[in-house]
Amino acid sequence: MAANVKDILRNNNLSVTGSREKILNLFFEQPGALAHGDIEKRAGEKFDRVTVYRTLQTFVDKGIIHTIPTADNSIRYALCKDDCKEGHHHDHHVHFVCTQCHTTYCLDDVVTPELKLPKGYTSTHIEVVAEGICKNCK
Amino acid sequence: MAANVKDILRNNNLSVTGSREKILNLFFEQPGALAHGDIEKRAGEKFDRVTVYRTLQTFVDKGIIHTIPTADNSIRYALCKDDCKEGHHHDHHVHFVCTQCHTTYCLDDVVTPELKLPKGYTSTHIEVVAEGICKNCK
DNA sequence: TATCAAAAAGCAACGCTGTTGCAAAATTTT
DNA sequence: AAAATTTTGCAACAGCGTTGCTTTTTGATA
Repeated sequence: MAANVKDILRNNNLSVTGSREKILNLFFEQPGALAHGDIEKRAGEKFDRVTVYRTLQTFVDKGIIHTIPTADNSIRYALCKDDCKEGHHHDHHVHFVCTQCHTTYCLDDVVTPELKLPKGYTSTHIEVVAEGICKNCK
Repeated sequence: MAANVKDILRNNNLSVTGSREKILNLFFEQPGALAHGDIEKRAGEKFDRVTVYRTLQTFVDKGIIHTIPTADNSIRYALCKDDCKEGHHHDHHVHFVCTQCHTTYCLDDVVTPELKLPKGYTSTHIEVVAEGICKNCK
């Protein structure tokens, strides 16, 4: 159990509750991103679905985790880096989905590339998801 | 009504049916991508939801349309370019979602950029979705 | 063109995901 | 330790997508 989970919650003005601690810990316990379903399964048991949904939403709102869109249309969540503030996400890194083990990684060191868009188009955010084989499956 | 819709169907060994013609036509009638819901609404008369789902799936299988993952987790569909063959999609272009009119565009001329992935990662496909203001909304 | 086999459409039902309202329980505040 | 606030759990619901089955339509054959 990461010793600072409680602190993270307090620093974000969140009450420290069993479900929040447990769910937040899941993110620290493993490298990849988690889908809602993973969390329900891994949480050991006994959290209401609604609680999980609300907890994740709270974490996203507070900038503790961010969402990752995937091709199979299931939202995944991963920890944010320190520069995410409340209501202000800065996730300019690439995401990677392994087609073999289905793990989703945040490639924090791979920066979203620049794009030359056609005339008239202005982009505020670019999402890049790479699909392939990860380092554990090659 | 695009005159060649029937031909497209025949060329893909698909029976020519009312729903297939109508749905395929919707893609030719407008520039953006379509979500399942859009199709149900726009199809004018009512097609069974299941028929729409199956028709879209068939078109994807045949390489007539391709799917676009979006941040709001609703699958969108758009026409494929000519080099998509059955079971073999080649959509190496960038997608653009307008945050104002919510239209999704295929930017066929903007090619997916190269990425330097960390050691051990190999990517087979890279999906890029840009979000911002489109040429009609600026 | 009439017939027939194969394909597609329509219908009913189901599971899964995510949401909302409300009451009970836990947490924080005093 | 009690009150006030937050969070949880429960029940119910809506929407999306799927599956199995029956009826209708299509395309091939005679």
